[in-house]
Amino acid sequence: MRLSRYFLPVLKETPAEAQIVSHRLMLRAGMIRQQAAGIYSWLPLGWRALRRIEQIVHEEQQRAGHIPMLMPTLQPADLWRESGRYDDYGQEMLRIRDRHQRDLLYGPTNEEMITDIFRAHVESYRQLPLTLYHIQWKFRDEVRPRFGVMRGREFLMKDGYTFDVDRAAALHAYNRHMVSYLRTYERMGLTAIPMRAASGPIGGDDTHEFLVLAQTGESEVFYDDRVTALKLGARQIDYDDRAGVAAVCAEFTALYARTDETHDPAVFEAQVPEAHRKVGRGIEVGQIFYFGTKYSEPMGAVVVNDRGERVPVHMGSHGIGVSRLVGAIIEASHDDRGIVWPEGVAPFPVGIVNLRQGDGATDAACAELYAALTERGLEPLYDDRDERAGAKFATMDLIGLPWRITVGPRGLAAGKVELTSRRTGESEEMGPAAAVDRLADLFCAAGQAQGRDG
RNA sequence: CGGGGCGUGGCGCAGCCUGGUAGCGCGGCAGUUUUGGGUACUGCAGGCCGGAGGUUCGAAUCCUCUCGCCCCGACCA
Repeated sequence: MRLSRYFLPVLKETPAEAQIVSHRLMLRAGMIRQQAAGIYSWLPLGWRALRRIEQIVHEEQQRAGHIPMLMPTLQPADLWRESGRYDDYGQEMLRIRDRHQRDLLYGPTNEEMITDIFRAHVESYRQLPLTLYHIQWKFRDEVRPRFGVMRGREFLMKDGYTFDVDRAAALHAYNRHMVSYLRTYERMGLTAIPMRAASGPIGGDDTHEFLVLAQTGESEVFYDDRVTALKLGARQIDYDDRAGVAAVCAEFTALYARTDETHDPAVFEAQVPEAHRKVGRGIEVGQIFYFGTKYSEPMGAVVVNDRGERVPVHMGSHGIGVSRLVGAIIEASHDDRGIVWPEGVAPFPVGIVNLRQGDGATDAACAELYAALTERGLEPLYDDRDERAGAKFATMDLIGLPWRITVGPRGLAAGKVELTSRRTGESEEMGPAAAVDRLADLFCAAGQAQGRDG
């Protein structure tokens, strides 16, 4: 993409309403625009980042055998009257009435609807296990939206629903989600720690939240700092292997890690050596629940088991805050000049800075680089504006693309361009072709290490 | 929902107390200049001061109502 033809309304000054760094940077980098309290437009750059995240979520869910679909944002109230939540949910639910005076609501979550779909089409345990998920906009009429997309009223969430014949199978589905989530967050460059959580209004017996450590997190967290060293890395996971998946979960949940909701100081002190005890703050970026027959019983979602008995199906629901992740990643990865995108989620993998726009040789070198990178599947953002070098560098730093290729007459005279890492700030001079090769290797290697293959 | 604050060109703000028909910086446009980290200068365009009502000869400034937004707290992906 040529920047001169793109829509990237960057701001030099920080809008007054933005209090936390991710919100400020998203506004300054022209990623979002607020339309009402907790409601945002996603401008082109923000939309690209959001889509990168969404794509990783899709890939990892499908790798785990979960099936994508799409349910509507608007739901009939009657479904929620069946489960009893139409009254329980309270003011957070946005209620709407259509022209025929029918009660609708903008879905805050989809347990009722997915249960309705399930009961209409599934009769036998032989059709299980089943995990359906979608990535859809939700609306929760928060009393006090804040922190930009981290705590919006309208937000994009991946929510998945598991259906199993019994508790043991359902717990495997739960574990499978935990592992797939760990992979998902790792690919985004995040360290998200699963923490045992309190169940809240969705209700459930087993539940973990995934917390990204950040100063600005809304939850206070207590943990053994050795959990942050745990990585899935490139290891292969067989999602059908119950014992294997359970072992991974055990590994990642063995060390003490809890939010203030479930924190027990006595256990904390007994289990964690003092040198490893950490208290910090975290951003919740996902949650998994096993809730048994809470919805299947009142809504009549039953299957016939292998003994011919009609039994309510065991369910779980599992969410990832997709739009929130954009903010969480920025909270976890930025510096005083701007965003520092991890390779996996960068809206563009690399930026090209032309230091002498209008200079024939420099323009030509940039055009060649652009074509070569595009050829390798690495779409660059080419800053071809008629701006000074300083302005171009400042823009690149602000929007945080992980790599920058700087092209100017001085280097070109020696046949060199400059490849710079946004994260480390280190630059290396090399020929244009070598720079393209280097980037292709970097992104290929990153993809493999994070399990992007397959 | 309780407490606090703010709405003035695209953004950040001043003016309001002590009413007299709007100002600064950034940004935008045109040009000159500059050219490896937000260059300097000149000129131009752009707001009727969130909205409604009231007081007054006169309201961005005072009063009333209303809408919106932000912050702290209690609650949530």
